[in-house]
Amino acid sequence: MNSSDNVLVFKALANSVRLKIIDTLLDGPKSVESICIRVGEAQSRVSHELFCLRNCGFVKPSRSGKMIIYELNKASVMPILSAANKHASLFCKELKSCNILSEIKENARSIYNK
Amino acid sequence: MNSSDNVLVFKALANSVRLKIIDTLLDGPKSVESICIRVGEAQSRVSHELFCLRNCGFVKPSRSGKMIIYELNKASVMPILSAANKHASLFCKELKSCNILSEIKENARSIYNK
DNA sequence: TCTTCATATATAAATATTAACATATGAACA
DNA sequence: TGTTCATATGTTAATATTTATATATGAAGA
Repeated sequence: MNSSDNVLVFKALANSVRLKIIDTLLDGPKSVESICIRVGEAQSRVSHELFCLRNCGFVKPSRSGKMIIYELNKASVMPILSAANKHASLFCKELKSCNILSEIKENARSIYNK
Repeated sequence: MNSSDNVLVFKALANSVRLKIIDTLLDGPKSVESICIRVGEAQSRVSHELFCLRNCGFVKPSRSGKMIIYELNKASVMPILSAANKHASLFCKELKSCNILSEIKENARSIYNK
């Protein structure tokens, strides 16, 4: 395990718009425009995030006429997503109450007895 | 798949200190102090990150004398880590040249032919 | 070859996260 | 019951990421 490479994988996935794009591509390759519509984000925003995703090996572009079609690297993405999803469904409540530091306000004492 | 929960999982893991802590706990539960030594970070920093990790369900604390022993939730963590690691080893080079937007400077044209 | 259309890039303000330092807490053991 | 020690919390500057707007690019089709 080389956690210094893994952290980049997780950073790439730690963004709701990028995850939405991935979700959208789960049911087949799509053009940038149709991704925009599905995801509800501006074209430049989607292109930005696709730039990141393709640099990280999560999607692969190919041209079709005037459009660029993005295809998901399912072989890599699906195992990561399903493992994360399993954890997320088990710890859904905890995750929401945490929000990773920034939104934590509540008292966190007595952590180790239940 | 509910990507809005998954993003929290990935955010929790998208940090090199937190991943180092997880790596350290892979070979067994440890006190905060011994985590600090292994990871090479200050105690308050490690406590901060442990706060996040336990809120997200990745580690579980228990008291042993004066110390708090943290144990990894291997059942959840290992599948996520190994799936990410597989991708990381396949796309190691790409990931490093990307660094998720901030450090990208090179020309990214002609993306779709090769 | 010119134009258009789909997509990519540049930029910077807004926002979130990291990281370092100072301090508080509270259970264990004397 | 007081003290100490291990750990947790508060705070803020530094840094990174997100997000929105404006603009450029370049291949396709006229």
